[in-house]
Amino acid sequence: MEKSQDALVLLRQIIRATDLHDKHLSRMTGLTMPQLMTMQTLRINGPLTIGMLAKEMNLAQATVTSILDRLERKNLVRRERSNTDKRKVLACPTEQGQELLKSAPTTLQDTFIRQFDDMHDWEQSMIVAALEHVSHILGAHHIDAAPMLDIGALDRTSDNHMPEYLKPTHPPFKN
Amino acid sequence: MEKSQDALVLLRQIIRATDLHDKHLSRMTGLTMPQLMTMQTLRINGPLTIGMLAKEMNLAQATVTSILDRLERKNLVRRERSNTDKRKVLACPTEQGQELLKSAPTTLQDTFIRQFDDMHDWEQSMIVAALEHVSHILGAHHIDAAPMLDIGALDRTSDNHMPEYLKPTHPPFKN
DNA sequence: ATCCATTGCTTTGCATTGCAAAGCATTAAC
DNA sequence: GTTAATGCTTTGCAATGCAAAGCAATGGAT
Repeated sequence: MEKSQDALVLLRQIIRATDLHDKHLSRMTGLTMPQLMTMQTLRINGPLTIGMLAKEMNLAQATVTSILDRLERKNLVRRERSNTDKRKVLACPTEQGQELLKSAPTTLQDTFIRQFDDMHDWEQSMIVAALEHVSHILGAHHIDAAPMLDIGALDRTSDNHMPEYLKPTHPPFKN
Repeated sequence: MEKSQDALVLLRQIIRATDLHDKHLSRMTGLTMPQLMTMQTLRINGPLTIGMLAKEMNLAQATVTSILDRLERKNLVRRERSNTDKRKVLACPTEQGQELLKSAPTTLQDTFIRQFDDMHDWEQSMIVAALEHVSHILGAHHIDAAPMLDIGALDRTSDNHMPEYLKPTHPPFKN
């Protein structure tokens, strides 16, 4: 019955490895982890309202506001109002922000994918099946997750279509 | 070649599930996550010097000092000096601290173990093998990890023998 | 014995996270 | 048109997290 212990240790190792890698990435980019997480979330989901961002990241709106303040000061993100609902504010990555994400090595999943693709087909299937099992055991199968190991990107949305009602119009604003 | 994507999503789900569970635990116990992590680390490794604690948790010593200040204020941890090397300070869980850890539900790995043990032997082996593979891919196989999913407890040390040279002597101290 | 570098922890100062509550503007409802 | 709900910001506060400076104890060196 100690095989379960082995499995737990392995899981913990895996989780920890991603954690350490996140911290590494954070140092590389000069951003804090929540800041990086914000950028990644935007990168995956495209421009989002502050409320959406908060929900995606499981943070309070006020928290996201202050994180965005700092990202905006670094010219990595721009705030734009929706033209149809002027209460909403969109967070959009700037050129510079997109550059940073591109230049920032996301080596962890790259490494994973490279090695994974080198494996035999049956090995790949075995791993996916096993992970599915574990995910199910932990009740995680319902959790929305992007295919990103670095920093918690949370929602899969490959089609980055921005709804009409969110289209930005005017330049940033002051309060 | 999209099986790697599936695997990544599953991994992310798993990681996220433990993260959410940690936050839940944190609310239940009334402790912040770093505080809980500290308590768990102490629970697993037994009394540790502040420096060791910091290393285990990958934090700066100064950070751990301030966390311990708050845990001590809550009477969950006691500081004691080593008698042989008076520079060293040991963090020891108090009665109350041990109570809290016992009453705090660690349901995540419990759930895991229960369901895992219900599985067929070949399924168990398959999962362990798959996890081993993943761990190796991520370069995580060298990472010291305790069999704990909740909060990053890091080093396995079931025998909580405290070395002579660390035995506490005098009551807490003031600075 | 005495000086010196090292070790171990704390203090200080600062930036960031995180939240709740209050505030403000816009929108929706009636 | 008044009222309620929504969306974001501001304010105030506690907790992380770190580096740098500080202090005491240790372990060598000579």
